[in-house]
Amino acid sequence: MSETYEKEIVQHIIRNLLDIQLLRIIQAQPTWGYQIKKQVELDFNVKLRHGALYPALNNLAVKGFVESKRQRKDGRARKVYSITESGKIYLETYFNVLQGRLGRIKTKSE
Amino acid sequence: MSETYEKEIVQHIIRNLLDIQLLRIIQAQPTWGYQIKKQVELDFNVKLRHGALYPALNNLAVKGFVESKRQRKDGRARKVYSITESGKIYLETYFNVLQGRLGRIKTKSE
DNA sequence: CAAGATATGTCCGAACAAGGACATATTGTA
DNA sequence: TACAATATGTCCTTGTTCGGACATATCTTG
Repeated sequence: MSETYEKEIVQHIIRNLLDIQLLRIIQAQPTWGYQIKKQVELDFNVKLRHGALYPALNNLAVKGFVESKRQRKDGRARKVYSITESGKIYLETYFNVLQGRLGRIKTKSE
Repeated sequence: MSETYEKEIVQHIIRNLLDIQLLRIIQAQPTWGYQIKKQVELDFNVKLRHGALYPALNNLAVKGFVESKRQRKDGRARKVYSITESGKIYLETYFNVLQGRLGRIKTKSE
């Protein structure tokens, strides 16, 4: 039943929370753009444009939430991103705000 | 330290997840547009444009996630929204997807 | 050596959203 | 009775994002 909405919700998240999801993926382990694209498309069965992905990754780097270093592994030149301390704090705070504070909206009757 | 980001994060959520937050607020208890606006602005110290709020509420109604009835209470004519079953399921699924079901979403048949 | 996969990047027209103004009606208060 | 607050809605201009194309380079496989 809840599966009815899953595809739609994943799309909603990719569209509106791409930066947050990228942080989560990079927090799980250092990775690079192409890998993220393939992973997300396989796991969630949604298309992730590289034309949206790479600017979003660079944007996270500008904000200081991730840092990148160009690596050569398996005969491939990659730009590997890892999360920074700021990134960890931001991500943690984001989910705290999402789960806690906004979930406890008070009204007059309480 | 985490407070540094809270304002920015609340803004991010209001901008990108307004529909989801509206659902949460309405799920907590039936309420109306003006009330939501005042509440959010007071609790989170962010501006919530009514020009964005009312269309968003109507949009949720069109999707069948909330339903509204015009009421007259305290000498005021209000359009009171309450969440539907679909809305509850959608919201629950949304947070399930968001909270760590990464990699475990397969096909629609489960 | 050609084709496909890996890998990262920019660009542009169209579609969409944001911000603020315009609009209207009622109720409470000075 | 005027003004602020409550209450809900639309409109229009500007700004941002989207989707897809353009671009480039390396590596692998047939």
